[in-house]
Amino acid sequence: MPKKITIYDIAKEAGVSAATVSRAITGRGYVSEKNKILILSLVDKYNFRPNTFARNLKTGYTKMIGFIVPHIGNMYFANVYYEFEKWASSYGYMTILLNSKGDYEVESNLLKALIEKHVDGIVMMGGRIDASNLPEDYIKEINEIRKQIPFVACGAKTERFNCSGIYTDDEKGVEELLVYLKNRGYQRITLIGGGDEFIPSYIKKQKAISIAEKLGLDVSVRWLTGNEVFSNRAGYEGMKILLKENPRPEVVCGINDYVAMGAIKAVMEAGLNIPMDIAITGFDDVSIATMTPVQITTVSPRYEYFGKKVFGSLHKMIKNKTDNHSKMTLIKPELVIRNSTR
Amino acid sequence: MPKKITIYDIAKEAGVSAATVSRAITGRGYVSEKNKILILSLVDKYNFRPNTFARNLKTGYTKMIGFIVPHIGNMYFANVYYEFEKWASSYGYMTILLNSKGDYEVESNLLKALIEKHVDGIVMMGGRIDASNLPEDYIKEINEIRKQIPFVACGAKTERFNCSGIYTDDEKGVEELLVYLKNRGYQRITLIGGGDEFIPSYIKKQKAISIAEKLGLDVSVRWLTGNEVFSNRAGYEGMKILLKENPRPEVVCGINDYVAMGAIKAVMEAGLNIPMDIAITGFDDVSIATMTPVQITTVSPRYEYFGKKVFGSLHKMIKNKTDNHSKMTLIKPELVIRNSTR
DNA sequence: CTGAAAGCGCTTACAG
DNA sequence: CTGAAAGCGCTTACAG
Repeated sequence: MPKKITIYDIAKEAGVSAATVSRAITGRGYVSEKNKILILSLVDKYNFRPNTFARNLKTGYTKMIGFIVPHIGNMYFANVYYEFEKWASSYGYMTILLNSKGDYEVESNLLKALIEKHVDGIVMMGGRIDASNLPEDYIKEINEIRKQIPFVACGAKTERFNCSGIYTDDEKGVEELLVYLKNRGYQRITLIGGGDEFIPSYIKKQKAISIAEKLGLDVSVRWLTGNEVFSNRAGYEGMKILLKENPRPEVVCGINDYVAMGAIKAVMEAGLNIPMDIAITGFDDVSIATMTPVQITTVSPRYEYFGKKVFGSLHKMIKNKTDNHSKMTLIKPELVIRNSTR
Repeated sequence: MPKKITIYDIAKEAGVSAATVSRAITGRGYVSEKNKILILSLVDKYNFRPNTFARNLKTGYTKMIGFIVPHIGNMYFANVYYEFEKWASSYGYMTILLNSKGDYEVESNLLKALIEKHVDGIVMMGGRIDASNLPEDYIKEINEIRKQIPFVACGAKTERFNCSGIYTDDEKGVEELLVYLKNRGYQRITLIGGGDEFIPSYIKKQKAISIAEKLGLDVSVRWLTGNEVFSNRAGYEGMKILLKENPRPEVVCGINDYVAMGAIKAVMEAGLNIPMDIAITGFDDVSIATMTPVQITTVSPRYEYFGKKVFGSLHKMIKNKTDNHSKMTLIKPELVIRNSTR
């Protein structure tokens, strides 16, 4: 690899000082038209790009953001990331995407590494953000970090972190869904997937129960066990059990679209028709929801808006050099009606 | 936000020089046990993390890698990225994930921005890497960049870039698939999705035709038109047309699993049975391939191995400060048989 | 409009 | 084992 060219090489060839080259490139400060043209042509000739890190050492910004998700293979996270990155890029930020597998220890290590890289801000999803019973230490870690660096937690509404948060309004989502189901004449509804260990699941469950009472619906909740409670497989196995019950639920609401899709698989294998024999719904509006013969009625987090909000919130903190202490933004989700319900 | 703590703050409080602190932290060079303990305890107390950029300014490395994909919402890219990032992280690299939308101009801008950030290496997938008719300028850009910085292109086999490349051996994949189909007694096979503008599609098509001749199969290819030829919708629409033909193909091979899933949707809506009335196959072994009632027989790129190879290849170049001029690694894919074929 | 100089926060020979 | 000093590649008051 050839030696990397620096501002001094350009300065030398142009017969000016490094300061002048810097001014010409950044566009800040005065440079004679003649020199500017000369310098810029040299920049072009050598395809010179100033070293951002040297620059950042001066300015104090790295123009980098860290983004932690459990697994980018999960479409929910991929969708949020895509929308976020669009905005970040358009503002000149580059985003480091890290997979934590939802493991608290891994999260801690990634967090430390990001701080070392002096990223301008951090976004964190899943893992400890969504965990109901989180050891105090992991909460404290976040609360320490958010004092040092702009930090946005996103996913589930929670009060124990006093950092800025962007959350989907799961209560509104559940409410809209149940009201819709009631209007369609459904009575017996079962929620499957998830678990109380996960705040979003817990919130949905609580809300579903309270709404059910208000609307006079018969709602039950069947959390799944094991460590893959949000998976397709979990939905499949869970549904197989439900199908044996009598009376069967009229609607099965998967905690997300993967679970819903698993449920659909079980129903179809049993030779039943969706939505005629049984209706299925999901959450998250992930692309697979529309890819199969039966398309899933689901609750969309509105990725575009969500991603924009996440970036906007982080960016404001970066610019103002302040933290949005405990500022919580709830985003109203949107019910998307498709043909897995009648 | 509080002032960021530096090595000097630690040095001052410990009553030693910055050099000693640096030695204690990096573990390079001698430091008395007593000082080491003192310094490390201070590091702990203030949760001090040395600024990687200042460090990198000296060492010349940033320990960062740029990774460009068209869209991380596409599971194929998400899977490769996940496996890659796992290795990168374990070697202390952080990866910047950028979405190019497959747009050549966007790719150029991202490439420039990555060079500015002085990443240690770049991986690029999709977009121009896969394009059959690529304007000379875009080829040249890559060939210039790879001289300056370790660069790995991955996806489709191609010779026009003289950079290092990791590619799926699509020819082998197609061959295995067709041999399997023949052994199962299938005769009339149609490939749908993709287009000649995309090298992987083109390779698959050519190979399919030549193998067909050898095996005595009746293979036809129906590329789709429009700009979403790899989508679920494309597979759906394409299949609807095929279903009207007489005789119908016995097997329809989607160019990827999304297309295959779209085809499945069309077949089921027509009231036909898979695999009894018609068989469907895909490529890529994306998670949706197993999520639906009919699970797709597909060709897996072996993500784990693939991602490992991509990182390994890039890492070698970074370490040796050389470029693997035109080094091409083909990875043999793996046929995964499921129930969309009988 | 321009250049010399200081400084961003580290690391690393070098001398002791 | 330790510290003073130089240097990584920029930017930015400052003086002219």
